[in-house]
Amino acid sequence: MQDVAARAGVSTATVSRVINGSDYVSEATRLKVLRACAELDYSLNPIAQSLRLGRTKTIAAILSFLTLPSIVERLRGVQAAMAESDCDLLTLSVGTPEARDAILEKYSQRARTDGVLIISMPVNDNHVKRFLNSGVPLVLIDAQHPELNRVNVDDETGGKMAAEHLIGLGHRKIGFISSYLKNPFQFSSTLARYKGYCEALESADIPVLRRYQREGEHGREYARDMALDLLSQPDPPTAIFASSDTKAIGVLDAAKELKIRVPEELSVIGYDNIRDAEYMNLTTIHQPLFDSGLEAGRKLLNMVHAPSSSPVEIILPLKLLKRGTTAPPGG
Amino acid sequence: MQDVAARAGVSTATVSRVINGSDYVSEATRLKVLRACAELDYSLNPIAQSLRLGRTKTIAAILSFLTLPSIVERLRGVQAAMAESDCDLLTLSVGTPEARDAILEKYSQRARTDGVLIISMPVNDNHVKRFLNSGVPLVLIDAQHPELNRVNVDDETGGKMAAEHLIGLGHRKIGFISSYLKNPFQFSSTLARYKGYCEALESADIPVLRRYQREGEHGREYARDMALDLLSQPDPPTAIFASSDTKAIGVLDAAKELKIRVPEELSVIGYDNIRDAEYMNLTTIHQPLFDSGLEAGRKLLNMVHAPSSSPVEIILPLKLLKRGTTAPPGG
DNA sequence: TTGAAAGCGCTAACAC
DNA sequence: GTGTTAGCGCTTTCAA
Repeated sequence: MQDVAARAGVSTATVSRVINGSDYVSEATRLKVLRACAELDYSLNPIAQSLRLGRTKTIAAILSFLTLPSIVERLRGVQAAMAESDCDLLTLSVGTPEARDAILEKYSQRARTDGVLIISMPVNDNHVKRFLNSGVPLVLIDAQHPELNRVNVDDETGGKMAAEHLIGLGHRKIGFISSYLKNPFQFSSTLARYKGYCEALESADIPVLRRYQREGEHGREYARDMALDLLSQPDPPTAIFASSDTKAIGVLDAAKELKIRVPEELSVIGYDNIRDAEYMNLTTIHQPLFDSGLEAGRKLLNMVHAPSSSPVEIILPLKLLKRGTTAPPGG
Repeated sequence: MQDVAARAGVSTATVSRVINGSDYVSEATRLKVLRACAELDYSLNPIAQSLRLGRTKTIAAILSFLTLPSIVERLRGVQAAMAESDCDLLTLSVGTPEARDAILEKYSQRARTDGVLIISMPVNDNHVKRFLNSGVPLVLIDAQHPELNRVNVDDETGGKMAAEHLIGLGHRKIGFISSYLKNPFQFSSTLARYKGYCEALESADIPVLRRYQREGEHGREYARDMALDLLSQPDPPTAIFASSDTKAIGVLDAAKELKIRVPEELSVIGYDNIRDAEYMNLTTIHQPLFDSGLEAGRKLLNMVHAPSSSPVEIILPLKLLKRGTTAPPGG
């Protein structure tokens, strides 16, 4: 910047003014400075600027695994929001609760980022306190906390919608397959979907049977194994609600293996509407994954520029997508 | 830091020394400082440190779309490499050639990142010159340039392997489906695979027929449409080599629609071995996507710490994965 | 073994 | 309109 100033025959202050388009600068000097910048191929040092301004122009997205299609899809929404601004996106993938704690501690520092987005990962009061103290804006996606801004869907209603769809078709033996209801990361959304499922059954006077439920690791193969187990018992369910599309696809695998026809002999409904769900012609609860990232990103950007008032929860709408894997029982 | 120094009754220089674990500091003052840090919940301002040191501890990954499973998988490898270091990962997704140029210009600045990774995106001499001038370490993944470090597979050999597999099974009418051989981003890998395909055919004295080839947008549906077109002509191919698994899955869709049995009436081979390929039981050319990110990330980290010598190309091995979608023609 | 002080590159108050 | 200057928070000579 010194060099540019010298070459243009002005002070660094003036160069700064020109570059930032601020203040009253005479057209003549403006051009001189611009020319000097071009000739020296100069551009601002963003680090120095950050130090001076106390703004990093960086947003951090903290998420558990880049392997989950739903998380990637949300992240894409976040990217889109960032593309609308001048902020860069730091992607932090944490595999263990310990790593999560370390990362959350690190990124609750004011100097590190302008704001943080937490995707599909529950936070505890300690984490929240750190952020509230440091004043780093934080938005949760697919997670709950009363003191924070968050964008979610109503998973309990979603679970209910799924189960009610099956009940409406005439099913009474309705299985439920999910990841662990109590896991180290405590995905609260799974639990909420389970509650909705129970509620729907109870409302229809259908007993909620443990033997129609399985929980386990996340993933298509695990879901397949659970479904195999579930369907091999005497008097098996005639319909299965899987708490994610990935799991629902695993259920379809199991049905294929057991030569059980879908939807004639078994109805399957998923949750999320990931890209593959359409191709598999899977009935599912669509949740706006991309939009959740987009909305959260925009909200966060707002907070960065204008510190927010009281925390709000943005609830995005769910939609039942009736496709080819559900039908009345017995064909 | 002032506060910590005051509280510990030392100078900021000493605090700095303690935190960085450097130099000779007496155990007594070390403990005093550490205690003061803990009491004040203090930690270094990374921005100030960056300004002083000229290192940002940030690596930028520049890629085209987060929608391609292959790119996400490579990115995961990069993440893994970063997790081994103290660097953060900036993920820059660029949708258009203009955005790419802007981003590449921006991130060839020394002050912005310690290094840059470009994933599945060709670079031209102008881009390269900028990086070479600024001295920002750069590693290419799935892209070519003689003056840069890069990690690749031998796509020409890969294309050849795929075609030879089909020829070996007895096929003579072998279709080829790909994204545009000349596209705005000029994915050179597609072209290389095509060359390998041609080579294999020529070696086997099979004429390379334009009418057995289709190119178009990337994506499962586009591939399906191309396959529909390809298979609807008189004397259609008995086997199709799709330049990516996503496209191969689109070909399977088309076959299903046309009630053409795979592999009995049509053999299909893909490329990449993305996660879905296994579930679809797709014969494919496995390329180490995750590892490409990991290796490139490590290489880049090395370069950051020790400026590299002459550029090298790391070639990762390809592997034919024979699964259920290929068989001799006519059943 | 520790402290004083310069300076990384920028911006914003204040002077002119 | 433009220049001077202080200072963002850190590290690192150099001196003690």
